Amino acid sequence: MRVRLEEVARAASVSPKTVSRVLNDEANVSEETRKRVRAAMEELDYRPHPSARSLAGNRSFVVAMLYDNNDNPASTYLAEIQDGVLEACDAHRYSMMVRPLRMRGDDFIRRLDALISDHHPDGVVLTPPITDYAPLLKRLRERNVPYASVSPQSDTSIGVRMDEQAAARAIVEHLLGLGHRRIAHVLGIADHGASRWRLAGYREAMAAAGVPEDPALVVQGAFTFGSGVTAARELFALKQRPTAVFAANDDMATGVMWAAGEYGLKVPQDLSVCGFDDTPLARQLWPALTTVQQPSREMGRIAAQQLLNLLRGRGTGELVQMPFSLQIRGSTARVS
Amino acid sequence: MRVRLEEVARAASVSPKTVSRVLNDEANVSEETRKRVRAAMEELDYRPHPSARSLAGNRSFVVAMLYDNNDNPASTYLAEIQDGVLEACDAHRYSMMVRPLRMRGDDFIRRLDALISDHHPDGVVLTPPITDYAPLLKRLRERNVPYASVSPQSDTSIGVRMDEQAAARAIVEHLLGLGHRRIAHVLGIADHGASRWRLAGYREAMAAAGVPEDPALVVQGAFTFGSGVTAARELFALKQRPTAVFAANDDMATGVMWAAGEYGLKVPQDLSVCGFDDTPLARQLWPALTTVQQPSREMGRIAAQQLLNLLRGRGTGELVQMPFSLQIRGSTARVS
DNA sequence: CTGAAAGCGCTAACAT
DNA sequence: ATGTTAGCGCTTTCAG
Repeated sequence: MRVRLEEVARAASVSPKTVSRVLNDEANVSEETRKRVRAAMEELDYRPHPSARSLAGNRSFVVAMLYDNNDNPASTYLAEIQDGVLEACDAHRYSMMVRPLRMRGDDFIRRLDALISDHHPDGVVLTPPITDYAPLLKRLRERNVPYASVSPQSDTSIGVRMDEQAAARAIVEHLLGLGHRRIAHVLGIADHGASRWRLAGYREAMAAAGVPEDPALVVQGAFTFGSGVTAARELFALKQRPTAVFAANDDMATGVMWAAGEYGLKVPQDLSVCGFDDTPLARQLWPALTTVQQPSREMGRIAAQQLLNLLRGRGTGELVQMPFSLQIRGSTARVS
Repeated sequence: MRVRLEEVARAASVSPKTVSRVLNDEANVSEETRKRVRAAMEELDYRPHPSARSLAGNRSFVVAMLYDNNDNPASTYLAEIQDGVLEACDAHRYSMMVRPLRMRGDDFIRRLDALISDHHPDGVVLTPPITDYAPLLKRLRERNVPYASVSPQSDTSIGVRMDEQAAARAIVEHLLGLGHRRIAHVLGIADHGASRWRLAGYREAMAAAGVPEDPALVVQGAFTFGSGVTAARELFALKQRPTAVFAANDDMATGVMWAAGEYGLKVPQDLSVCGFDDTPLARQLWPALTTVQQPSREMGRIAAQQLLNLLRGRGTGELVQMPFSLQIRGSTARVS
């Protein structure tokens, strides 16, 4: 019924071990033998049994994608990363497993240990914000589970990253170029790399343009739509309202636009708004949102690729830098 | 290093097979012995090795969630279902695997076979629209892979379903109750159960209210934002414009609202708009969207549960009916 | 470069 | 109700 390695060996007139060598791209097989074995595999439509491989070889061929299901970014962001990770795993015949993992809670280590013991991933891909959770990284190293990160704050991980600070700076420069000076910023959740980098880019651009920082124009948000609304109300209540708002992500920018409607402010005539991420939502708004495109799917793929390079003994993996690009749309205009 | 079943057996003074029986909740173990073995497992923090279990037992303890990654519904819908499926799998120590599977393409069966041979799922959860793809269902049955579906059209599957037709009827009745008579409907993709049921509910409500059907008011869409915009433009160009639009999902309803803005129509004063699904987007619009809440996460959980009941020999699984609820918000108002 | 033997950790089948 | 034996399909070790 099921074709086994042994039958491939018989068909190719070699020992089972040799077929195994070919299957795993190991050395010490002559090119000719390798070809013959490959042909036999093809011919018989041989599919190695993953459990047998795992058991004997002491590896699972499973990559787990870990995410914080409590205070995580938008679900579409994670869905895109997941798509990319899956694509990379498929390319090397690894399986992907998705695992939520709440950071808060004192049984964190226990839950992490259970995850590792129960599923034996050969490696894990970390997504923000758990990319920088020290107890997690420590435990993964202790248990010898390799990992790669999407947008880590530290330079010591392998994975992928975009220069978010430069991107934030560029988008604020876009606003400055339109004549805006009173530019507000809605912050993301504290400690998230995304929040830090985007604030840093904002400050950098403002400072470079010689605009003194007004603390009243930098307000707290939490990456959600609702927090954007709240933050915007705070800004609109100021004696000197901003003429432009740079929100740390698209969801909050959407909230700002809603609040603008409440206050009778027209976007972009009375207020320019921009976000960050370029979620599908950005194009659906009216006017469409000026934002920074973050290629999440690509980033997921690349992070997984770095991990797989490591797992497959193809080098040590690196921290790849992604380019960014501004999406200038209808929500920003020259100051009136 | 790793605790094995044998050590548990030694600690509990029983044979390995007895431990295995306890592990798998099999019969023929005295309650006393069972307790002693459970205590030993706990004590040693024993974790069965999944691959060993799979190999010996000829089952993988893996459930695959299949989705069409080509013309699928919104990613947030799938993400929520995935969450629910994962929750159910975790509860019974099964692993979940997510697998995209395009319907179109003549190598469909080959890809499905590869998926099964490569990953050996014990069962699969199907999500719309592949819940009703006959070649898929046929092949799964041939290969003896049990499945459960989220919102299948046929009554023969196990899984979960909402009475979408009744829900659609209810929301159209809400519009009728506000005095609307010229109510348009934007269709979803043909053949999708969601499109059929929502149209049927629309017709049912209109007929019951004695409003003759105007074919010009039923226009094609494709579940996307853009298709909603296009459909709405068509409707607004009519000599007799509708006073209300029921779009078959929230994304298209959003498109309708955008198009309304283009035409200078105010929602809800000049036009009432409602959708279906209650995606996060619905609450973020301004005005917020009147829609039908579909508890996707719950539905994913329940579908997976039915499958697991089957896999674990706990009955045969059934097709569970979910209740629906209308979310009346600012986008609908009395006709002026 | 290739092969033979042993065994990964568990469960099926058959005892008792 | 419990134990014994054999083996799932592959890889490891070690020998040539």
